[in-house]
Amino acid sequence: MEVGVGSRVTIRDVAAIAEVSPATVSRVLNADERVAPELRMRVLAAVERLGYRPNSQARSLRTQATRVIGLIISDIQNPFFTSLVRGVEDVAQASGYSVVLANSDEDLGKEQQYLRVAAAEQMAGVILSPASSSRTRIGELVHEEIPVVTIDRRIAADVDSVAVDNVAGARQAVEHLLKTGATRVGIIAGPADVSTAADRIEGYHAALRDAGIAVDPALLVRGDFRIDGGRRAAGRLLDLPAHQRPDALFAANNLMLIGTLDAMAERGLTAPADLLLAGFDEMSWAGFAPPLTLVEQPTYEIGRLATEMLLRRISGDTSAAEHIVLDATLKVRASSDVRPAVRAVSEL
Amino acid sequence: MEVGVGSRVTIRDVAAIAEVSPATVSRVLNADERVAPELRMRVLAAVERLGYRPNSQARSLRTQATRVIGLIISDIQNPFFTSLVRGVEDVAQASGYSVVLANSDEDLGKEQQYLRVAAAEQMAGVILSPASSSRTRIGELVHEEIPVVTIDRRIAADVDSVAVDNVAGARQAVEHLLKTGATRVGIIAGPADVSTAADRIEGYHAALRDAGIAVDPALLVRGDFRIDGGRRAAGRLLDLPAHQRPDALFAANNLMLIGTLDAMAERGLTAPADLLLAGFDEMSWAGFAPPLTLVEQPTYEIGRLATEMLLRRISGDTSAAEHIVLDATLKVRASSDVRPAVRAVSEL
DNA sequence: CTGAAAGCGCTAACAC
DNA sequence: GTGTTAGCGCTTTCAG
Repeated sequence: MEVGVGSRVTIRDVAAIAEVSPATVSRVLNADERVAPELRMRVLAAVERLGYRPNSQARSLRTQATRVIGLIISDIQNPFFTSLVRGVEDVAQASGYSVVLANSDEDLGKEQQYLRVAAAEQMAGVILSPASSSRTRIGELVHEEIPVVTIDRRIAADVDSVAVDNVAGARQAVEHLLKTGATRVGIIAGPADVSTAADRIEGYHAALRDAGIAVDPALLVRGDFRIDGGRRAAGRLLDLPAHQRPDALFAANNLMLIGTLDAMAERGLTAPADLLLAGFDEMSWAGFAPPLTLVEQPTYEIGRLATEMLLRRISGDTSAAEHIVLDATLKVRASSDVRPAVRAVSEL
Repeated sequence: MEVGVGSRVTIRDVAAIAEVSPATVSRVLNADERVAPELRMRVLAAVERLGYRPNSQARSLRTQATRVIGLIISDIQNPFFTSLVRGVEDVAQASGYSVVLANSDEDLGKEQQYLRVAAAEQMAGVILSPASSSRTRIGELVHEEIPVVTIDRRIAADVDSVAVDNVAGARQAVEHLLKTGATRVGIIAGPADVSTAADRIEGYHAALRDAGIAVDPALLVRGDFRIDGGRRAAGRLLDLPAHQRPDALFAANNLMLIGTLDAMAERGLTAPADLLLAGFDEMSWAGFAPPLTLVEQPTYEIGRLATEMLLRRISGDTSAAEHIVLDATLKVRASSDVRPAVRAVSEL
């Protein structure tokens, strides 16, 4: 590669060296078949010699199309999302798209700014885990005809989504806690206005209803899907007067489960001895904690499927919005593992 | 905002509605002072009415400048990096730049691809935590005159960097372990060819030397800065024959410290009872672990300073490359907290 | 099969 | 102050 100062190697320079027209260079670079092998060789040699890289803005301006996918996630500190990123990147790159990542930090303002950037940059498409189910605004993207797929969470608008069955997942977890002997299951729920939070509460309620247990509003506290919020929320449940106190806890996401473990540790409590415990999302990165009962999601798959769907939309698929729902599966581990019989006796 | 189909609202459309020339619209939008208030109003009204958004590719193509900063980090799963991202985003956004994030995953191939994208997209600048100190290639960026600042790690090339004093940090930690009574300190080191790994080993050696302790090569094992690698590396140290076994462990980053805790748990060992333990990087997200002695870094500051330096370069500062070195501070906590006297006696 | 010419949307000289 | 004009680098008709 030529070592020069400044780039400014344009398609004209290549054309001049190869002694062809810019159009021919363009054809070679865009895999246009009908170019004589002879000329093709000359062009490729010139490209190599000059270290030529097509200017992607000029190309986009001309073709009215970019090869960039925006991925806007709501909390980059959450391993659930970072794991999902890989699924998106793999599929995108295989199709020649690059992925730019943005972190809305559960903040509607930041989210809107990134959506605006995506529109201004004319990105090919956007994958979004919306900060709010009712207040996230994708109008600008729709206006620019940029396809959008939401992941993990859904929004009111009529767009494709890929997520797990959160209701069923939460329901399984709570059913399991009840079956293991819990009678008062507390839930550390997510923020209002986020679909996954609402769905997991619904699953929690369904499990209680099926077991014929009345819902006690005091046993539901909301966190913000972060560690600190989870700690505070769990603290409130653990500090309830003795007769109200839960004998099992269900944390509605991974970070709040960590907060819950913190809150328990502060009070000298451990699972399952003092309290049964279950959570949501994978947590292999916290393997040194007591083995945790979790509702696990196929994160890579979510990213993969969302990207495949987005690419279909980018290619012009205008069929009705699809909502892909995957299974979340309960993995029972030590944090909720008490022999039912033993527990049942002690409850009598 | 006008709800139309497809964007395609151009500066000419705005100009037509406002009954001015495209140049005047451009002036208004770029805060050029010398535009009559009257016309300015008409333009703004037209912009509003049409929901006009300037096409950033066209603008970039014309001005030969983008307002996008690339941030390429080596492991998005590591909270150390995600925390740093915030420092970058805050400063960048305050100056009207947007940040695109990419994850090289410690993989030279991926890293190179993202560097290529940054060059092709003519990004304004790039902040990079290089996957390798000797094999990361920033030639394309240099060629395009795109400024680069490395964070956390350094590379052979002559570019700005922002990092902590890793030698001093590791040295403090190991000195502390020795002072607390350890006589055989093992280190779970990072991968070869990463500057932070080398520096932390150097600090480890310096501390041993100062204490008059001979280096035992068997006590140094390398991991990959990830959880699993840390677990395996720590396992090898813990499974050493009794007379060789370490009585203290220093993990050279946060994820490998988690792996170390795992490996200890698997063998029924706890800190500080069975082994003194210290690590590197903040780990508040693992607060439910035993309180850990850590060398902590000012992550937000690193991101902030790196971005400020990059913005200076973007503005044309061509002075010699700077290497900003911040302090890393040792926070002693329970994982290494044994009264020296007691320990010393038992060692006699 | 190849080249000439036009134009994507924008901004910056240059006139007026 | 404002408009006209040219052109950033690329692709894509349209001729030949």
